[in-house]
Amino acid sequence: MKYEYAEVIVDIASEKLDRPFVYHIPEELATEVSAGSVVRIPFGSREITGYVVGLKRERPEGDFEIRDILEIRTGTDTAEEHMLRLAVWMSGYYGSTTIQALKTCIPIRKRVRSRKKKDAVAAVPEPGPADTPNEAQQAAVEAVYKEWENSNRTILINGVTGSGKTLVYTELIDRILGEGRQAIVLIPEIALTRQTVARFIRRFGNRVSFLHSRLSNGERYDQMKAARNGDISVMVGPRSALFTPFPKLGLIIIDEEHETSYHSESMPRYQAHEVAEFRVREEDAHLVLGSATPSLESAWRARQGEYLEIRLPNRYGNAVLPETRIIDMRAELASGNRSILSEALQKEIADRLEKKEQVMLFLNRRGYSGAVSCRSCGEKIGCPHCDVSLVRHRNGKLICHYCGYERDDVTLCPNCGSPYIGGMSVGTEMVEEIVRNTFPKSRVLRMDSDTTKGKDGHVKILERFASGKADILIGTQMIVKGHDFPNVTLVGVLLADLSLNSDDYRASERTYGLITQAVGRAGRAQKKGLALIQTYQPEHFAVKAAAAQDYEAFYKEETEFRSLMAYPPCGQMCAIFGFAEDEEKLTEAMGHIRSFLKKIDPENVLYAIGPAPMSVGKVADRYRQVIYLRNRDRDKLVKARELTEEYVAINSGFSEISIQYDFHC
DNA sequence: AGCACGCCGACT
DNA sequence: GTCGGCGTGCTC
Repeated sequence: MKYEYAEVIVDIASEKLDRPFVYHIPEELATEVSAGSVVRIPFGSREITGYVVGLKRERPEGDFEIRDILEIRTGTDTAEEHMLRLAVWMSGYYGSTTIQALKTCIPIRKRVRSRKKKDAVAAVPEPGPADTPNEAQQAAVEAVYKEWENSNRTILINGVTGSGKTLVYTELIDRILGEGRQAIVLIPEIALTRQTVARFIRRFGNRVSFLHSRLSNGERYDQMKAARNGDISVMVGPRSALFTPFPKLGLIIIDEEHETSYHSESMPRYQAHEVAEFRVREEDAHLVLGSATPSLESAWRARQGEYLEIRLPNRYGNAVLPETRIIDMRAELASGNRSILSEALQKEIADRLEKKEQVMLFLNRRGYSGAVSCRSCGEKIGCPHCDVSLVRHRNGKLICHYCGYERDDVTLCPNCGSPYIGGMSVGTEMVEEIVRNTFPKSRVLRMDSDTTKGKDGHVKILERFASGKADILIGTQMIVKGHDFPNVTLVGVLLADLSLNSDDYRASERTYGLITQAVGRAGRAQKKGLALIQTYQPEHFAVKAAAAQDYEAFYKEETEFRSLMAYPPCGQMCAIFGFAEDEEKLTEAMGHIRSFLKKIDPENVLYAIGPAPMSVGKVADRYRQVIYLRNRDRDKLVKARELTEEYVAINSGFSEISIQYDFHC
């Protein structure tokens, strides 16, 4: 029996209509209609456009009339069709509903307000030659062209910080534009500074457009429309820029490809990598990844021959890599220094202040001090809504970093009344205080998510520092991500091993990446830089390799570990998350899923682990549990997910539980 | 969203 | 009698 009915999403921007409507497929269209077709349908008293998202053999339940699809619209707008096919693929691949995927891929205008088109800000300069590439950059560009002529593998540009990857990108984009095609450049949101914008505008004039999270839905929609109409040819932006509906996409570039922001945390939980790979395959375009610290997954694929790896080993303009030193904080403690600033770091900071050079201090924990607990009775002050300790801030508040809950600070233990209650760990706010006390004449800036809340918050801080209005910049990981400060000659990594203390299999990789990026901030221009890496685990291989700037050493040891444990990329992993307000119901539901998995996989070839609470077991009053599945074959995991989805859909008892699936590969 | 339907007041 | 105001509800 053939498909007689089609599920159609109507092209009307309204939450109320955000569900499939069923239409009958007339005999003469039976062979043409498929998921992804754009069709004309009668809707109420008018005729509108709809998107076919599913096919059905039988008439669905329900007391409503079913009308015929009028006609199929083909080839009218290839961009739209591509995005629709992408949505259908994503919903299957990531296990989301089609509507969720469609909303991600196709910008649906939320409200139509007739607004005057804002005049372009100031005059857009005419495009002109930017800098010219040096020899290494030119060689990289040639290597890419050669690959494009022969085969079309994904290209990984592994370029140390400061090697000038951006110039390679703009050269490649130039060529693509010359062929009448368009390009998408993904960057982490934090990297969209005025410098970056200026650089792209200088090169591409008004053919380039930028997306960022502060755009309204309407503005976003307008930009997407401009891309579809051919008014712009280059889109620069975060993850969501992937869905720019260019009519003839030629190139996708993912800069800083190791960044975690390229992974979506909401449904569909997609990976920018994979979506980009699908788009370039479907639309016959190219994919280029760039990073100074490639993700282990990408480096591994390059070494398997799946990707072409191109290296840019030298810093632009002959700037030298910084000298690095590991400081053992245990020895520091033993010799009587209890400060978070080692003797050596204090000495070097004083020296830089003397020379009027700049300093960056990196600590990956915000707030004043964390884990507030009573030293008399052991009482911990935790968040009532989340399974974490509150963090003390200098404004007299205790704040939850997961849900934002705030309460007044305590001076006496609420349990035993003891005054000996305080935070154990140091955060950026305390570092700021210590630095101000130690170097009273220095001008200090702090950059973390607390000081960058306002509009353009981080841009303002970065520009103040860049223009020399401060001597020392203290911050969380956001300060180490790709900003150029030629006058910074000293970087202090205060607690390099902080990111090792998590139960995630990627903890070492994250630590290696953060230290490497921090080190790369020192000495961008002609002045030689110094990086001091303070740690309690100086013998850890990730710390040692990062200090030695030896990616190969890190890669070798880390892949051995992943291979042994069948962790990605050597194996594939699927996390099954369960979220619910009722802890008992969640435990019961996850237990049922585990039993079901035992039934469909009696030999446990999927190495199921769990259910167990996630590392933070409750956030904003929702309990969180997880089951991990591992296998070298993704198809086995996908099969298990499909069966589990079906099981969850059929059985009652999951109604108040949200189940999500997350693949790592 | 957008269109019909409906229930009220004003008008050739 | 009937034209038109927009509040309400529905669209496979």
